[in-house]
Amino acid sequence: MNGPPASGIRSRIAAYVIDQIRSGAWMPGHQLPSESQFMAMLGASRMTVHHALRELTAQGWLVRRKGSGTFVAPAQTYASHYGHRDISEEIRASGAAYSARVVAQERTAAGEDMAGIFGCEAQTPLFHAVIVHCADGRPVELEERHVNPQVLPEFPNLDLARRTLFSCLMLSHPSREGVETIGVMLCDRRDQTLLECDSATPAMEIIRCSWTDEEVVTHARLVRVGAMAYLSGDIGRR
Amino acid sequence: MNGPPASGIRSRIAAYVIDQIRSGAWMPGHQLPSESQFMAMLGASRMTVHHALRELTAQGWLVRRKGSGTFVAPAQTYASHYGHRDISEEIRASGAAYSARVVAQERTAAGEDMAGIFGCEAQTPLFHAVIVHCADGRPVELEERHVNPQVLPEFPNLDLARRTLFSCLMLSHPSREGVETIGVMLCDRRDQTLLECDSATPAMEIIRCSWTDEEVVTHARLVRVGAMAYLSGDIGRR
DNA sequence: TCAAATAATCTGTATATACAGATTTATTGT
DNA sequence: ACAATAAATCTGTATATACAGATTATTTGA
Repeated sequence: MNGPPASGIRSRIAAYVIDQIRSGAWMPGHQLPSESQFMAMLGASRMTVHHALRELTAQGWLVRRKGSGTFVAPAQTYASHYGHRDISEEIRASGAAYSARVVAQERTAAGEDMAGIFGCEAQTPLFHAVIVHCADGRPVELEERHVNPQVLPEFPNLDLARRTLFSCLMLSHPSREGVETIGVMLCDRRDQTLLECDSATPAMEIIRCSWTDEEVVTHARLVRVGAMAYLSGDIGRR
Repeated sequence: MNGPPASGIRSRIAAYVIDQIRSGAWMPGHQLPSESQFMAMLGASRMTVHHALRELTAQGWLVRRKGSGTFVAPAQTYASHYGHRDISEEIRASGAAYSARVVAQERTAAGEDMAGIFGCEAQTPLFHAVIVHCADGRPVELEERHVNPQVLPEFPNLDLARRTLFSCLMLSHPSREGVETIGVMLCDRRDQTLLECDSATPAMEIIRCSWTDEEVVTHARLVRVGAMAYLSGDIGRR
């Protein structure tokens, strides 16, 4: 991950531990030698061992319990990581020309669903946008997004055909957490019209909600068809 | 992420730095105060500051350059994380009864496609399995998997109706990397038969290839329909 | 025998010192 | 003015000490 020059006691300890875990010799839950034992084994000071193990913990390899010991992190296993890229960049990267059609860009009142999601009362003002993203003029993604007005007050003045909401939100609120759900669906009449497809076209539906400090920033429903209806990522631990 | 009790200098430094980044006051590339400056600011020792910053670096918030300084990590790309769970557990967690139908469990010869994937020559022996996973008796996932014989020699003797290949491979090769692609599709005749669905059923196709130390362990094609045709994960940095 | 008190074990945190290695800045000499 | 040299700055690593907090094992007492 980083790139230890294989020199240095810390690196040696880390390499050793990771090796044991990778090889399967130390399974999840396995208790590692204590800091004192490592100290004796390697002739290093306890603090050196401590820092090495602490770093491995921060990286997700180990779990440490005060008073108890150090253990191989529980089977967590493997996870897929899908990086978020701006749809316009994604389309351009595929070699196609990007364009967008702004179907709606307005101030609305929160319905019951959005009130529940944003944690506000119904009828609270929200920004709402519906945008069709196209590759070489063909619709590939329908974006229906609600935005917390407090986090992006300039929303009404944005030129969403030139700059995606994704990038605007990335700039204004770079660090946030959220949840995402991916599903498959067949488009209803409205989606068919906007995406210029028929009822037999399988679509990928991505629902994404993100927040910072307990305040919901945005909720998006993305419907992808055709060349964009796939995601590619990598697998690894954590 | 962890859960600092807000006490302790390390936690205070971490909270402060993360706060600055989250608020946007410190944008990516911004240079932080030096360890000495932090030391003076907070009245803490350099090592304490050092360890705090080092931990934040391990967690991906900062980048440190020897001789130069500490900087906010560049372009924090956001990513979705989808944990891999055993399909049998997933089905049971949904409240349904799990069952599996083993359609094929055999030794085959690598075709050109699998030879390319496994990095071997065509006609090399490979293990091959086709399994239909059911929830309350209804097929929800079709698993077509190729396995490197060297990593799971006991393959022919496994009772795949009782234990999934996923869990077997997890046990024998717990740590590995790989790539994954998610797409949407309509089932062909064979898939329709096995999954007991029609041509209008939208399906989620997951293709997953994983390896350890340059040696490909397994290649899987998973087709999910119905209640299992969705994934749920979380969004965050890294 | 069983429960309570005690001791041992183990990690968490903070501090201090020393030196190494890389980078940047300032100085010096031509 | 310019280039080489030197100094200052900053992080990286390793070590040592001291004490706190949590858990586990042992001993003690009724």
